[in-house]
Amino acid sequence: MTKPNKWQIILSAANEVFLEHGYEKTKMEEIAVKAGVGKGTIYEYVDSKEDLFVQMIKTNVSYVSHVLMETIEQSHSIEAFFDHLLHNVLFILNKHCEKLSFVVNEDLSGVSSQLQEWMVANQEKNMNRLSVMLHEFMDRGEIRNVHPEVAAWLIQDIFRLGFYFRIFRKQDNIEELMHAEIDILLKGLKGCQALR
Amino acid sequence: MTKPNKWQIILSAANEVFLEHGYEKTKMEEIAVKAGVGKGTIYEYVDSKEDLFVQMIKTNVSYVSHVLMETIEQSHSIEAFFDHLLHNVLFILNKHCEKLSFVVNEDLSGVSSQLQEWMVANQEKNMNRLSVMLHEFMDRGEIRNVHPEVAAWLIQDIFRLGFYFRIFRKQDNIEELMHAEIDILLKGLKGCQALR
Amino acid sequence: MTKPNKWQIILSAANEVFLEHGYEKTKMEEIAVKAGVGKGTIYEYVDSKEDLFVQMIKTNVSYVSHVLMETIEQSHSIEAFFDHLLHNVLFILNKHCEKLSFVVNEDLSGVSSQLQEWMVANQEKNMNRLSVMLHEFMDRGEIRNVHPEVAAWLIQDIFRLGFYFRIFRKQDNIEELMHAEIDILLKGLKGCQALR
Amino acid sequence: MTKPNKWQIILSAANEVFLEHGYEKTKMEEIAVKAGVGKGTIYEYVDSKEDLFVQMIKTNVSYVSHVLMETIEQSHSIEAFFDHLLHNVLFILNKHCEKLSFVVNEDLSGVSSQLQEWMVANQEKNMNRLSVMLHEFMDRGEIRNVHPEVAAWLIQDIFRLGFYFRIFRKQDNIEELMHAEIDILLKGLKGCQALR
DNA sequence: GATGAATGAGTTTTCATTCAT
DNA sequence: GATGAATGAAAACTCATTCAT
Repeated sequence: MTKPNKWQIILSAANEVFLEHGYEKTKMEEIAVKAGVGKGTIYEYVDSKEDLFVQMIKTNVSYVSHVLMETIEQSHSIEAFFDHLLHNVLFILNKHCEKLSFVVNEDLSGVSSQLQEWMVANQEKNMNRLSVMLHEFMDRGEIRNVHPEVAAWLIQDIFRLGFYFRIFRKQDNIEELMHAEIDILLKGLKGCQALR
Repeated sequence: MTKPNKWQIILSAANEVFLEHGYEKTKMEEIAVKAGVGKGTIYEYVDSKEDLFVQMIKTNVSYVSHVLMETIEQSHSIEAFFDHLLHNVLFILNKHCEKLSFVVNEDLSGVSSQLQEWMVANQEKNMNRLSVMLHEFMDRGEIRNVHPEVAAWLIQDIFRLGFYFRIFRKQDNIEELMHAEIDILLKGLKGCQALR
Repeated sequence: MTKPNKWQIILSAANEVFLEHGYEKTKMEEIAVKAGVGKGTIYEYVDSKEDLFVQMIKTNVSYVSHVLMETIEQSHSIEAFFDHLLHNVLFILNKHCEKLSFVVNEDLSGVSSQLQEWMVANQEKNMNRLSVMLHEFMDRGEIRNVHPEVAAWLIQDIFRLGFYFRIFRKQDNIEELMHAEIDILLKGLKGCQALR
Repeated sequence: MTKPNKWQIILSAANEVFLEHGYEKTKMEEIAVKAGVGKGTIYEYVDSKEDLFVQMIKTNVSYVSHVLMETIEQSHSIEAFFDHLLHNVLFILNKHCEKLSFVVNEDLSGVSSQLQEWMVANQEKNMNRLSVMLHEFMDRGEIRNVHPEVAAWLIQDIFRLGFYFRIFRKQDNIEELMHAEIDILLKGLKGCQALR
């Protein structure tokens, strides 16, 4: 407890610096300085720069996946799901947007193909869980029969939209945009049941 | 006809190599070897590695934008538009998938912020053109009132979906997936007009 | 005492190698080898090859200027001055001739115009100090009225003569030559007061 | 006669460009452009960049030596010699100062040790010729007994002084400075004969 | 003879990683 | 355990020289 967890400090410093400069342009020196430790110390916790990067990405991506999973558990109707998702994505965008932009935008194939594979697998897991949820809704007649994977993909597009317009287009009305996307998707998923 | 256009050969080699390793891991040497020219020769055509990369990306991205624009011009109903888009995206995926994956996946901010800006501007242009088209359809009552930018974003997601499932998930039934996405989007855009 | 001052070792190696090959032909590699350190180590102490060269030159030139200044301080007659100068220049030629030949021979404009300017400024400072001394002697009637700057220039020619005949003509009777030059200069400065 | 001697044009272009940038920083390309010929053409006349440089230097240095020799031939007293020398050096400084600064300032050891040797040999030749002249004057009692080589060296310092103050100190009163130097040297060489 | 597109050897500099303290 | 001085492999880029036209 006296030491405020050196590994957390290093991880956090890495996050900031990798985000600012990208993988290749980031120097271990800068991370060490930002973390307030010696260069050598980092190597007590990781094997290499790549290892550090991978650990950082996995931590972040897992957090987002975790939020998605929680959102699913809480939601017993498609409308409730979109409500919670909207709320949670906005929360992430406001609290951690910068830190998590890797989740959506970085092509990691150049850094580590293993990481790339992990990302795809993680994405697949998310999509599977979403598919299960969608199947339930389809079974219950809440939504019409749609391709569950594609629907899951489109649901995840809500994250993409949010990050893109926040980071690259610097727009503030993200909530409005996400509402509009949910509107289209909801209609697309429910079809004319929406009228009933 | 005597010269088989050395610049085209270099550009093409650059495309292959950059795609395989990403910007930073790519060595000019390797591009030169693949193009069958000396290292120095590349510098007759570009100023730097970055310049080469930028030129390559712009060429590719412009091509995809061009296809999108053509698709819009040909299409006088939303259904026709999705038909043509499906056809054209499938064509690109079959002919140039590998070469064009940058269009969707690479985060270029680490390479050149100027390029990144160009990409965002290009994307905005595409979205504006799509928005105009969607406005027309809304005016004509072909689709219901939706947020045009968000709808445009979702239409472009068809490219993203195609590239993602082809490249990272190695799936072959891309056409089916795209059909399923178009199904959802079409319903989402038309609402219960779909019944009429 | 434990550390035999790595910077001194590098500076000394740089001196030898730059002298042997000139600025452009000198490779950092060779300096590193001669200093018995890794190439990277040099860059812990300087920013660039040019920086290393500039530091080396300034160190050497400053040393020679320092000797000149000391010589002036010690000397209360023109004859004493020439005596001391002769003695000190011979000392430098014997101990550091090779290391200091830059002082006289190198045209540095191609390397760094800033350095060139520093050299000219340094030279000017030396000449000003010499001029002050000569003025004193003129006031006291020790020497006749001469153009102080030109006289100062000629006094510095004693260094040039020494280095030239030692380095390029490999002559050993430097002392004799310097005596002869002083003889001419002294007569030139005193005119017929020499007879008195 | 139709072709205005391509070699002269190349040599002249080389002179300008080498002077502006120094040997290493000069590119053959730039010389070719300035001469208005193709790069390949230069290699019809010289074997290499070094060869071109050597030829240029020798041409220039020979010209200065030639002027010195002529001055000696014209002069039958030490005073006349200094008069003519003053006149001729001023002429060179006004017409060709820039072109000839190599003669005095460049350390050529880094470029070609052969050239360096040629320069030293040329310098020696000049000094020998000057020594012969000085011997004559000594024999005739025009000047007192001085070390002829050293005196010759000091006479050549008139060139050095001129180039230095013109090029590095940008001074305009070169003539005055040279007069002052000649004044000192003449007194130094004649001793109290000056009174006679 | 003249050209200039093509070449690739050669050099500076960076920075992840190590290891003596 | 923590450090940071030392390392050297690696890569972009330059430019003298060549040679097919």
